[in-house]
Amino acid sequence: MPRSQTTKKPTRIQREKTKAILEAALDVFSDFGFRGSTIDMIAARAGVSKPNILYYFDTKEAIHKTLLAELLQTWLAPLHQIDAAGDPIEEICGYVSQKLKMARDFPRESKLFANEILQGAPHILPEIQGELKELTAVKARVVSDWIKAGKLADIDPHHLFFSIWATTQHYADFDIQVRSVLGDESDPFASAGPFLDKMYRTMLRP
Amino acid sequence: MPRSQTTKKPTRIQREKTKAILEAALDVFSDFGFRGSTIDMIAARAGVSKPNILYYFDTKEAIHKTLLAELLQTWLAPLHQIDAAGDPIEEICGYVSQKLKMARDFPRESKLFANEILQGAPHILPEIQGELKELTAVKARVVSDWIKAGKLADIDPHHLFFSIWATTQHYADFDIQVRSVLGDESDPFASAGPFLDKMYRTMLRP
DNA sequence: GTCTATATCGAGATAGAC
DNA sequence: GTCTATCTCGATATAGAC
Repeated sequence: MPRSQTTKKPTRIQREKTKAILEAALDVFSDFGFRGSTIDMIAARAGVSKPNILYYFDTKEAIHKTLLAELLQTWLAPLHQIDAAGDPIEEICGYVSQKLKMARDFPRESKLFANEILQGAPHILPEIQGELKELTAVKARVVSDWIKAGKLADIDPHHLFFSIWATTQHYADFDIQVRSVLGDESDPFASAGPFLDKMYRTMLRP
Repeated sequence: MPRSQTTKKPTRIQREKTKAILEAALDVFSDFGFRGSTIDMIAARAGVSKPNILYYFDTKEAIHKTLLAELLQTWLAPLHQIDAAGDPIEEICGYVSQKLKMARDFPRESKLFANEILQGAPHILPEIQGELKELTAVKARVVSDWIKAGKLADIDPHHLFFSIWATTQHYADFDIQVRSVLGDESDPFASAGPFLDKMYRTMLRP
């Protein structure tokens, strides 16, 4: 009996149900936001009853918090990979490419994050002001050193990262608008890749 | 008695109250999204009673729709101004500058729009697929002609617009993240202006 | 562990006095 | 026109049977 997730090793069934609930919750929360989602929707999509969900997670908020906690690590991973010893332009364009791939492969995570930040990050502000801020500062320093060494054009490192986050996540978060404007013919991500690569290569060249 | 806004000329009081309600609703909806907002919150902020709000607007959704309808025109205005007869790079950089200024001066409108699109544009999809799509197509054609004339670098016009929307609106929609990462010292918009101007000038140069 | 049934509460909307 | 009081419903969470 988990209830408040006591110190017991979970059985296979428990792990699978927990997984199914989180998977369904990601679907629902990313589509409707936290307040717009109901436990009923999550239950229906997960194929379990509503009280059963509240057996595994004490509250609706607990489900949301669990998702957000996993999310941030996934989100920061590509940024970690930027290597001060690598070729500056390749490192940054590689980062752009990674972020675009994540927007394509994990649009629900992107929207969950966007919803959270849009509302003022009520559940994740400490992590934004801690982990995200510090990792960004470290990598901004790397970019700054590349610029000083004459390997990159002289641009503001923080705003460079903002622009990368904005342009890549846009294709997941605003996908209904992107698809509406392009028409449903083509895959937005396929054409966005070369566009962004060219854009950043051009602006970063010293 | 408006109720369903019959064909009567509104008095001064009615116009002012309507205005106050819409102003308060913009505050609340942009912060909490449609589902996350309550009529009570709007009433409290507008300084009127809940039933009084429902005297001026039949439903909560009616308030939201009214705000969105006004919003789209404001939002499209800068795009209209792009002039095929002007200097290509100045026209586009002027557009970027306009959009950034709007993000700074109308952050609530930006967030309201972001919330709506993020949830799949439930109330504004026809306008996205109509007005926005068509105006974008027209202006993409202008950019395309500039490229053919050798006045701009060869980039995808639609993705150019996406990147402009993403990078400028980011400073309003994700402002809690931007401020967290930068620290509260400086004004993000002040440093974003020169960054974006430089970025687009560089990438657009033929 | 999982279900049915239900308590409880918040919020949209309405009725009717003033 | 604007208020107080209230109806109604949907949603979170719980109780208790199986």
